[in-house]
Amino acid sequence: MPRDGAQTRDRINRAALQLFADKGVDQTTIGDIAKGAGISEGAIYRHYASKDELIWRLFSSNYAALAERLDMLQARESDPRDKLRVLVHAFCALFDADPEMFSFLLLVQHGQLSRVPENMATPVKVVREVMARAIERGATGFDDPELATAVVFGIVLQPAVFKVYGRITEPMTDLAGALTAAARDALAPAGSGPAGEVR
Amino acid sequence: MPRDGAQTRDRINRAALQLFADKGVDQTTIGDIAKGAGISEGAIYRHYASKDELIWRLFSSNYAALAERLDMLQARESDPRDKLRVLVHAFCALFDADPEMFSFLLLVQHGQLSRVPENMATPVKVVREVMARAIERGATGFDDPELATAVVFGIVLQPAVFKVYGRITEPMTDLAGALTAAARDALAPAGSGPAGEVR
Amino acid sequence: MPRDGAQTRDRINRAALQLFADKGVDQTTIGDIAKGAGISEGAIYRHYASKDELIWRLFSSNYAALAERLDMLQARESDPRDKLRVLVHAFCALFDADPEMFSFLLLVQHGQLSRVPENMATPVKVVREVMARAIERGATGFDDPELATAVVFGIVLQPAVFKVYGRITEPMTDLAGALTAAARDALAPAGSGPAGEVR
Amino acid sequence: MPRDGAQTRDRINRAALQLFADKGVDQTTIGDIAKGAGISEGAIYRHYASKDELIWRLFSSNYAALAERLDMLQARESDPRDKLRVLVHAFCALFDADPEMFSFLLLVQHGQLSRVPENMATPVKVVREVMARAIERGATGFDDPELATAVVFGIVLQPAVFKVYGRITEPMTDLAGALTAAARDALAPAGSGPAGEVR
DNA sequence: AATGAATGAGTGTTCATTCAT
DNA sequence: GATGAATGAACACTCATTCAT
Repeated sequence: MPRDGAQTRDRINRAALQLFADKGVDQTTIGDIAKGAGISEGAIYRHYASKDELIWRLFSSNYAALAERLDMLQARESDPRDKLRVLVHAFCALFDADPEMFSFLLLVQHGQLSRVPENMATPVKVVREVMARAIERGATGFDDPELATAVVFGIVLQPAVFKVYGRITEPMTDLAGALTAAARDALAPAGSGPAGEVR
Repeated sequence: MPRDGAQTRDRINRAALQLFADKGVDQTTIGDIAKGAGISEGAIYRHYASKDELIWRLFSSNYAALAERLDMLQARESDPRDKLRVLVHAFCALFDADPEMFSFLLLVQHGQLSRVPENMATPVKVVREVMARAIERGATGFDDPELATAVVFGIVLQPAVFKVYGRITEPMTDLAGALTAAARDALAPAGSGPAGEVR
Repeated sequence: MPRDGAQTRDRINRAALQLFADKGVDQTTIGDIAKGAGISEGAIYRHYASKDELIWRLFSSNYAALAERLDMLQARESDPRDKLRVLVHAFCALFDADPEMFSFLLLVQHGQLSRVPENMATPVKVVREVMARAIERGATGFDDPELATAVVFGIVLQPAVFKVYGRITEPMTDLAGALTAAARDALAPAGSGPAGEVR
Repeated sequence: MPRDGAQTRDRINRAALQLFADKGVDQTTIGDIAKGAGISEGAIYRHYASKDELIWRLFSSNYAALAERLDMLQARESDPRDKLRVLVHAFCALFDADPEMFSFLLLVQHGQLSRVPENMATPVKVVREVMARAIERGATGFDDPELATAVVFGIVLQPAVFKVYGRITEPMTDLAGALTAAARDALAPAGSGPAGEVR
């Protein structure tokens, strides 16, 4: 069990995360990260072979870990609606607990998504799977699980974007109920909406 | 080979738009744009004082123009639902007509939003205004126009993101009806949803 | 007799002179000169083959003209002291009449002095000739005409530099008498100074 | 090949000094300096944030140091004539010991004088102070210390210019006596000059 | 002659990466 | 393992000069 090494790596990761979330990946230099971690520039290369590898490892490990957490949560529920609820809540909780991680994994454009291998777990796949099941059960008016997934993601991510920009100030957790309801209604089967108001 | 000034500027704009949408602003060099426009690097500086100015002018003029177009469209309708419908359709139509412009204005992170002056028209403000009116009329269960705006934007933008990534292949226009319905239902007053299914 | 052409060339020359005196030769661009002259950049090349030629022609013609004027003035006098007096006065008068020309010819570093051909008249040569005659006549304690020339030039040019920097505000013409006296005394034969105070 | 930091900085400074004195500041590129120092262009930026900062630091530190040295020397003497003598000798000695430094500090136009802060010691201020005292004591015919300073500076600097151009070949130190005498006489009270010859 | 768009060789500067210490 | 000086390949930008109009 390496001690100092792992600790230094954590400092690098945390500094990188902050900077990536704040300024974006391209605008963050190795020097910025080194300064943030309180080490020298060269020392970073003891832990990562390149800036690219740092970004990828930081992204992929946490992205997969989030996916697994989400998958575990949804697996506990049987009703698609409950699955949706716990997923939305989990996203909101992550934002409040670690907004930099949330931003880096889900909001910041870093071009890492195209490198995700087929077999890697991702939050998108988890939600997509839940949507696919919901469609099978006729629990939603959508017939394309991709589109349903996009709608759910949009309903959660865009408020997060607004929070980052300061347009929304309440904690995401406080909005989780409203967003769950919005997602549920958005996915609701056609005709299940308010009668006479459908247009 | 001197050519028409306005024509060259158009070629620069188009090349920049393609590259910005494709690779992002930071990853696009002046050399890339010059090559894309078929001119030398130095020639760009006869049309724009800096890369930054190029980005800003390209963004702000088209962003404001889109906002005005959207505002004109919503003003024609009186029912909030109709306003919502035409807005969603307009976004979808823009994506299909000019996906690079859509991406550059609404999806790509370029840090220009923080430079938008108070008095400039923006798509977000147009939607927000519609949401504020809908809330006044009690036409939605949301009470925060910002959150309602975020939800609507999410419902439209995230499918666009999925299209960019190839997860969704149908034209956005074909999805406009479904997205309008999703947005309408997501915004619907609590209790107007499917009875007995609310959790 | 070209009319418009010569007039345009004058405008170029005057604009260049101002800019050269103000910002220096290197910091002045063809674009600056064009703007100052109210013409296009390309038009300058109708009158001068290159920026370098513009600098050289502007310098050499005026430098030689000044030399000839000075030479004419000194030739009118027979006493070295009178020659010195009229030369100093002429320098001072030039500064007051056309400080930009004075600066460009005598203060600004433009590297043109090394291009002066052997047979070209220059202000330095005129003064040097006067100094050589004064030495022949035993009218000065100096035995090297170069050094005497340097001293005279220094006594005139450095106050001009101070004027440019704003350290001295009086017109140079008002200082001409004092500078003439200073130069005369600086050149005076050793022992002709105040007795007992030589150290 | 990393070397000692301070040593590299010295090499940069020396190379820059040589080039600035030889070609001027504007005509010297970072590449020139790097080549002269035997390092890469990028390496310079570990020692100076910009070319401008390099110029300023190189100028201001040595300019102030020279001023302090001069001030120390003049303070040792009480007679204005002695003060003048040691100052002129010090300038001459600097030229012979380090002509590049002399040129860079006192002859080359680099536009740094306008950045000198009010409270910084400068050679001009030292001489000016000596001149002001001499005027107070009635030891000179000048009444404006600025003009007296200009005359002294001119008498020293212009011969240095002539040396740079090769018009004068003797060491400045060998000329120091003559220049001191010239400066002393130039400053002498009116009437203290050669009787009957004043015009 | 005049215009000004275009060129292309530079110029200062940045930064991921390497490497001697 | 750590440091930070050094590298070298970009990069944004400048500008004297050319040339189609």
